[in-house]
Amino acid sequence: MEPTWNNDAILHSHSTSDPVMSFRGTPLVLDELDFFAHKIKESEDDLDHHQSVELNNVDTSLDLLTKNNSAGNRSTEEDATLETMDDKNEFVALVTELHQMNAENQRLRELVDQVNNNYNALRMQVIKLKQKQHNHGNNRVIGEKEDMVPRSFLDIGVAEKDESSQQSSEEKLRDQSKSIVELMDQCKGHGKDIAVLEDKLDSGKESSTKARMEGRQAGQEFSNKVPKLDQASETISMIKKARVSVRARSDSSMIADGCQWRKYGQKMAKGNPCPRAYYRCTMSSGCPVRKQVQRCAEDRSVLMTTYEGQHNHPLPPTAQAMASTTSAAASMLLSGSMPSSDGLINQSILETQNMPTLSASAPFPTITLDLTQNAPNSSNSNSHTLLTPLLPHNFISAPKIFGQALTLCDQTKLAGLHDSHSNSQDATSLFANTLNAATAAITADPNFTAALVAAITSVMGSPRSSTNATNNSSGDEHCNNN
DNA sequence: CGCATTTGACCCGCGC
DNA sequence: GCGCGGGTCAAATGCG
Repeated sequence: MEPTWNNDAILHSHSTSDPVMSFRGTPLVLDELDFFAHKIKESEDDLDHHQSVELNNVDTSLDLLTKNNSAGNRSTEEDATLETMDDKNEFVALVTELHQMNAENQRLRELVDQVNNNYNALRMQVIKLKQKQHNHGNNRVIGEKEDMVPRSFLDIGVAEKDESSQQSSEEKLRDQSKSIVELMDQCKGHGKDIAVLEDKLDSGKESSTKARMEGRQAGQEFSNKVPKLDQASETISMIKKARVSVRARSDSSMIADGCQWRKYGQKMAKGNPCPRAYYRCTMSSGCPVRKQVQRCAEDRSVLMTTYEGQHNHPLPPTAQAMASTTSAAASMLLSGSMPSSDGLINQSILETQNMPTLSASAPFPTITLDLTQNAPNSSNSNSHTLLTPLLPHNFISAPKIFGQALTLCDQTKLAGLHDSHSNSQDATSLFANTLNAATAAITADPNFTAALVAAITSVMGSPRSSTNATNNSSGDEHCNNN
């Protein structure tokens, strides 16, 4: 189904023309949450519709069974009649349970509707705030651009003191999105329960051929849904194994990500004269998160940082940004492995963009966030002002484009690609498919956009803001410059 | 002296 | 089975 995008000029003002608003992120959040909420509602309606259909089928089966059972009572074979009676009782119990599940589904749907209503109300508040800010802030645009100094994670969230109310609304929006995700999880569990019911129906004694066929037909449609739900669970578990690699130009030994790290090893990697440093998170004992830092062999100014694992402790807001990024990016990555009709996108875009992909030998799926190619003034701390406004747009198109590797590589190329796609119907369809792919990622983590922006900002930030990180030798200072 | 870093040793998986 | 390479461990070392 085609996604419904809000054509509100305000919401879309960020896309290319208003870097300030784009940088602030709110319209992006609105856009993506709009689409996100739409998809959630769509899925919920779909599930509800199917369950009603299936329930009707089961009811029909029950009627048939009752009729057959009545015929059986008139039979002279008493054993067969008793067996049929048992079957009927079991079947009635299952149908009753199915009715209960349907009622539960209705309840969940009402919750989703409620969340959507709250979301819409908050969205309107944010739009009003943005309008107000836009009207009063036109004279400040230049000044704000000048304010676009690199922000580390430490800066995120405190740099917009004059927009505290807007930020509060954003937080509310994200909370609402989290609620939706939680509801989706409930629905997922709900679907599994339905699958159990279907198994019971399927494995029960044969009572009536017709009733069995009807019931199985009903159950079959459930079982067709179940693999998708199970696949989502598998995706979640795989996310923990996925890695996110960030390529960024930096003179410092490490990028500032808000976490505390302790170096536990250093190795010379094959094919790279620069050593690879290994760090583990020390914000909590037993935190499994680790990262590797290594300079790129081809370009020593590029710092490769690879994150692995998920934190098992509360994170400061600044670190939360990167954590959300890695988590959601992993979700995005794994959503790309799900069967869909996007193969054409993968192929065509990879061909036209010549994007780097991972080697198949990678132990874990890895996403690469390449922030180096659109930083013409890498030594200039303001270089991200060009990069950032385009990011969320490309983020939305990114998930399935790269299959096993998400690469935010050349922002201008991607933006151009998007534009060219919009010129043809086929391309529009492809883009729509890509948006569908992005839904999975957004579902996994609705904070992704803001987190990504924060991450990029952090990566591009000045080294002096890396107060929390161990600013020691990450190996690059021992790098062989030959 | 306590903590973080360094660095060689060790472990493990993979390919041949 | 062996070698290689990536990743981790832990004793030694350095630093504040």
